[in-house]
Amino acid sequence: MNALDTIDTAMLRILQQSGRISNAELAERVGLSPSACSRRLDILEKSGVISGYHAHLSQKALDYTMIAIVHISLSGQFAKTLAEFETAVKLCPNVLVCYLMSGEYDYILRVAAKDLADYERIHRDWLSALPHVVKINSSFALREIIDRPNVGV
Amino acid sequence: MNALDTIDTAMLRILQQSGRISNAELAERVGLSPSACSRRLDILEKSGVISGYHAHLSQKALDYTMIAIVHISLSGQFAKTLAEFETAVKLCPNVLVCYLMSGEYDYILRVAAKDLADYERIHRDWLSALPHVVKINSSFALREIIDRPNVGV
DNA sequence: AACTCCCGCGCAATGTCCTTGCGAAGAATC
DNA sequence: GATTCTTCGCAAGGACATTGCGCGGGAGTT
Repeated sequence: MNALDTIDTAMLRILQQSGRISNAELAERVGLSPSACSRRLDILEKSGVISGYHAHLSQKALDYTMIAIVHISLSGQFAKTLAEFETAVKLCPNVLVCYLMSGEYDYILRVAAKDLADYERIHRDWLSALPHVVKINSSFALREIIDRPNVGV
Repeated sequence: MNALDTIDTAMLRILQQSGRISNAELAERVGLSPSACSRRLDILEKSGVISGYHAHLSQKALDYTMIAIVHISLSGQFAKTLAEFETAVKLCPNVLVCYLMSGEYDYILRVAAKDLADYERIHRDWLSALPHVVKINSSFALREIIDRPNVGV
């Protein structure tokens, strides 16, 4: 994959904000003909720079309105321990985000649930079953203040 | 806004996964004619159920590759205190996510930065300037394990 | 400098898609 | 049972996406 030039990054910036814009308008906004723009977009998608497009729904339209932030500590920091944990956590469909962290806990997870009963099920069937876990700390989001897809206004 | 029926939710589910699908294919997958589907989609967008579409970029294509998780405590829990903090935090473009939380800290933030120097600037100019803050605790993501837009496979 | 190669562009054409008007069928209301 | 409201499918016209093609500028070579 070649490096991204000015026009590519301009396209990416626009598509981050407006993922369903027409190719014609995208072309106009980056100063390219529709055909050239279409070809570049094709490359960006096929090379994996753009991994997908997603509709962003209002909170009330979602089935999963409960967000839990889960801090997890493992029993060790060996590469094998981390790898086994990560392989397992990827299988849980309710885990939206998982980072390996610096600081007190090893991992931080953002987990989506329908309600408290649903979270109890997820905690029991998935989180507690993760390997090498020695401490789980769940906090719940009481209210969403900001949820932006990317840096911007 | 009327309640969402089975077809609406089917459309939303598909668009969450494939935000740039053509209206024709969307119509086919929910068993509707293209015209009817286009009209329903129009309603979903204008009523705010769908708040936008966004391209999801690969990590290496992003300018902002550094993710900080910031825990913040305020000096009190009065409604006015919370409201003033929230108004201020919304102005910081680098804050991607902000939740009011249960538990030890009042707020949790997900902050995007280009590098450590950029984060230092954000911390100094934005986070430290937020009103009523008495404690800030930053952790950094060492590695991204999962980043899904919504619940699913 | 002249040549060639190669990459990316715009133009044009074709086929697909999106949208709007229209009439009909079904559900709800009176 | 008549009226009204909603939502559908169909059809048409216009917009859009995509592909082949030829051009032109830059890089590397002779």
